[in-house]
Amino acid sequence: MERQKPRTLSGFMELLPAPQLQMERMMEVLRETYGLYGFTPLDTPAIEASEVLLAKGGGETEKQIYRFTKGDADLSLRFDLTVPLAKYVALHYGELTFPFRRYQIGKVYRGERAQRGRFREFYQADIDIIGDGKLDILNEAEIPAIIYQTFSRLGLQRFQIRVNNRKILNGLFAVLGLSEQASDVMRTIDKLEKIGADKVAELLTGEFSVPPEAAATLLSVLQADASLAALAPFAGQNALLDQGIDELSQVANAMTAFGVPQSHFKIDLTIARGLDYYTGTVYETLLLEHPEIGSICSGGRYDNLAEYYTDKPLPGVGISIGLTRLFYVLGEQQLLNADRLNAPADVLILPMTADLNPAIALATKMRSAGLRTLLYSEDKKFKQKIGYADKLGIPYVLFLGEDELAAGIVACKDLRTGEQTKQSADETIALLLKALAPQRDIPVIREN
RNA sequence: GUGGGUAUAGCUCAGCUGGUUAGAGCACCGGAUUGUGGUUCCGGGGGUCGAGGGUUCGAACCCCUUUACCCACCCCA
Repeated sequence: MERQKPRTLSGFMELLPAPQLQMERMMEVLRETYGLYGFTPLDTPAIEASEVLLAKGGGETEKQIYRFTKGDADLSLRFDLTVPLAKYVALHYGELTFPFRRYQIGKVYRGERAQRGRFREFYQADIDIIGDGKLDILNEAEIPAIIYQTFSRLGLQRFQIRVNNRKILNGLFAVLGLSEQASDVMRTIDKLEKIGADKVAELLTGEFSVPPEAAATLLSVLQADASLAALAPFAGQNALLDQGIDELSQVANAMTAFGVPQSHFKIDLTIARGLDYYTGTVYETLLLEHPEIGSICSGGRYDNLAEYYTDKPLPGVGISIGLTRLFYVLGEQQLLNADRLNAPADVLILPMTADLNPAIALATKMRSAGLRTLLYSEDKKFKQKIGYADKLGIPYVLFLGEDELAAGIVACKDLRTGEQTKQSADETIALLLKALAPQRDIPVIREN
């Protein structure tokens, strides 16, 4: 028989059991937190008709999309969750209640070169709020609060949400006579933190024929410490700019009421975001200890979610967490908690008698009590039986042999301390529940 | 898509100017220790050296082709 070498495609993450459990816990925290803000879950197909996903046409997405045919059907794998959302909202417009708040955690696919922390299949965790015709600015202030809650609940502390408004940038571009190159300039200033002001100035004046004075003015305003104050001299020159300044001020004020501490957000005029559908507030979230990894959560306000599917104006605001990348980076930085929840069970029962029935009854009893229980039924040597618990990180082992059965007790060993107790099944269950309770509150992420 | 690099055991890697049966650590299996693991000691299994072709008396090593992977850029989560 010809055997194939087992392999996993580059850019596709495949985890071992313990890290997979951590990943699932992260997702649970996200679902819980999003639920607190009234978002409902949504799931859409991973595959869509190509004409739906490529309705917008052209650009990078078309080059990166996984596209194939099956019979006569021209199909594509979704490359984000926003386009499927647009389709969904347009399709079910009449049945949805607006503002529509949904969260979606799902895999997306991008056929680009994989790199460390850069995947071809990865999870995005998105939340969006879609309005019917209008959507109040307050929603744009609530989003950072959700970001703050989410990361806090995961156990992260040292992060910062950076906020800007595209109207300010576009307004400034207009004042400086750069409206024609707006998209290129936008993408270039977004690289400020990565490549520095000198390189950006070089690119602007070189590649995109921005006059040197305009580039200098732009950079000095964007990089000023007191952002809103630096914009003051431009007030009244451009309606869009004025509106942007007003919106950004409102958002910043309301964010505090929504519970985002000053320490965790910052107005930063250099946040631009590459995607061109953002029209107002934009967000980026950085790990303060690891700014080099870039944004772990980004998004913003857009005016027309579903313009390619319907003529209904559907403004919205949303963000996306790159879960796979976040998980990868946290693991690499050793910020993930290795606690007993990464074990598949709390207790392993080792029957020492030929008759397994008492052990089965005990397992059933423990599961009813809420203990994650494994029953070792394989006929192996003792060393291998207890080694099973050891390798899986299961903290407690229960021995059930002739002696214990005769005495009506169970022997319970704590593998971490080596201590062993001998008492009734009920007493043992109570003991374990008490011992394990505090660990349920340990967050996924452990900083420091 | 553009440019650069790497490919040897399950994993991380060593392997001298080409020279006999290709090594280490970790992991795995067994024993010391058949109702007490994780530590220690002893032993063991495991590799068509990414694939195909060429040069040579002889190739993991040199040459060609090819595939995969990694890094940077583009773009992005």
